[in-house]
Amino acid sequence: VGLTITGVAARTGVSVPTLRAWEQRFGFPRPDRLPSGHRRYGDDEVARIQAVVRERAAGRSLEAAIELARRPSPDTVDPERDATIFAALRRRHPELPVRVIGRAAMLALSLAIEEEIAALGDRPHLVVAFQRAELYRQARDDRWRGIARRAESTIVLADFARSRVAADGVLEVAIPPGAPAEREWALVCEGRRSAAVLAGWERADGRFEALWSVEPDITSDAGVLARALVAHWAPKLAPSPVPPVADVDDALRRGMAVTGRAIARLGDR
Amino acid sequence: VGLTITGVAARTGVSVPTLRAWEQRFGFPRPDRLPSGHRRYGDDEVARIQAVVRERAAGRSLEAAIELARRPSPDTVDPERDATIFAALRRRHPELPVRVIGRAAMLALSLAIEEEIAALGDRPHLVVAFQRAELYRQARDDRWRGIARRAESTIVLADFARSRVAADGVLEVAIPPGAPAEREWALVCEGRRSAAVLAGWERADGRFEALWSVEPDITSDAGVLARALVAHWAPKLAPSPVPPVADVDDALRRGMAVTGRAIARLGDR
DNA sequence: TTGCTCCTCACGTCACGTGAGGTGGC
DNA sequence: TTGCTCCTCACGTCACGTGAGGTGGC
Repeated sequence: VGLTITGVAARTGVSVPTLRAWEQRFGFPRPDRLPSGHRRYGDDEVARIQAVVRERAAGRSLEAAIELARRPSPDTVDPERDATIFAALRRRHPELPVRVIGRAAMLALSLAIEEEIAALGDRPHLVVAFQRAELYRQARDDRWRGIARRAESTIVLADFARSRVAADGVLEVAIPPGAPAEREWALVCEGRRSAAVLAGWERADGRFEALWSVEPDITSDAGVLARALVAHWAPKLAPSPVPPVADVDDALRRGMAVTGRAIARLGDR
Repeated sequence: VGLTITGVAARTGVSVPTLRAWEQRFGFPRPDRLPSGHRRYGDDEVARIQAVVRERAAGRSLEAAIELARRPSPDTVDPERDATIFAALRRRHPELPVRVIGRAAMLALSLAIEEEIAALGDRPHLVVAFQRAELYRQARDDRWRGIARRAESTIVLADFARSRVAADGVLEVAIPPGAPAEREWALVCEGRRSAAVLAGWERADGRFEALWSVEPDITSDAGVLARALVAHWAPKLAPSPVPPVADVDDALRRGMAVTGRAIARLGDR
């Protein structure tokens, strides 16, 4: 099951020795192997190779084209398989540790990210998954208004009755009833000076399987994945793509700041 | 007036010999020259060089980066200077011939482009400048509805009372009173299988200075310029960027088809 | 059995920045 | 006058595709 290297070459126009050279030099593509060592390519691998060919034709270097093909694009996201930001991020970045934490810790991390935004005076693009619309309304009237006003754009996912652009400019997106995203708590923040993502999936026991990161690449992936979900659920409101996060390289410092705030808040109870 | 090559090198991080090599090999940048031959660079040239540096950092080849920098981007458009699609296109593509034609010829060309869309069964992105809202309403109830229903997206510029997303999905953009665009008649059509632009500026005598093209590059430039104007006038409705026109290389055939239809229509009176 | 696959080593071309070397204008 | 500018020719490095050459599994 899977295409041979000759089949892939025929389908993509990339020669057999070139495919092998790419794999040796860049680790891409990475097909399955038969016990004998023969390569077998999956369909998504072929799609990514075609994406590389397209980017090369647009003057991209091979290295850059492969780097782009590795990360999700709106066309690549499958809303069935990647039905939540958490699931999609987990699949694409298996290296990220997943931790099981309580609601208090989720809230502490969310607030810590919000404080980081405020502290840096950034105007980020925000995507927030709130589970229930009621929770969003509470947060909005409470702490949230300040953050959203500062944001360049804001998308909120919850069990709204219907999707719409609210009067304050917030894109309110209705999660389809029964969708896995009903159980997701997530916050994606893409700014110039800051980047952070927190995504948690509520288990039956009320705790969350969660992952978080302040790395620009991962945050940006989360943003693409989230907007692809929005485009799937509310095609008429299709959000514009967000410019790549710029000038963010002090991930370690920001990461420690965010987790530090969260720890302080939790230890304060 | 203008920066010396050393000044540009300091501002962009591109070395002096490299700047000269780019100019020799690609004709970019193309600074003014003193009578002695010394180069003097303008501000927009510096901006374009910085755009090239950015694209190179994103893995683009020098040739591709320069090609991108040559064409307008939403950030590059100055809505004061490029206050109409006609003016902007004329400035960026001085090689395009400008012809003075009457209202009947404008209409014939517009209809010819619309027929070409219909004939190819394309689902294009449309931008149409109608001068007066009344004219749009007439056209809409007449021939226009079919075209707009087929379009992937439609933006209409006219002297509407205010900008809005109409119930049928058309983005109605109000031209500010007194703006030069009030006198523009334009049609930009970006599809997969077809591309065409017609832009005319009404003179005091009621005739139009007009230019048109079926080349994908020029059409795409016109689309970017038009959407930049829309984003300037109606920032809250900021239209999404349109994917590049794909697979359109039979410009000669389509060009002859369009002008042929127009000629036939005019000769039929 | 035939054609495909595996591997490594290495070459060839092209893109692109830079340096030399001598000159005249700010 | 000093430092900047002009020009051409050419080199050096790196990216990237491909070919050779010998082997074992579909």
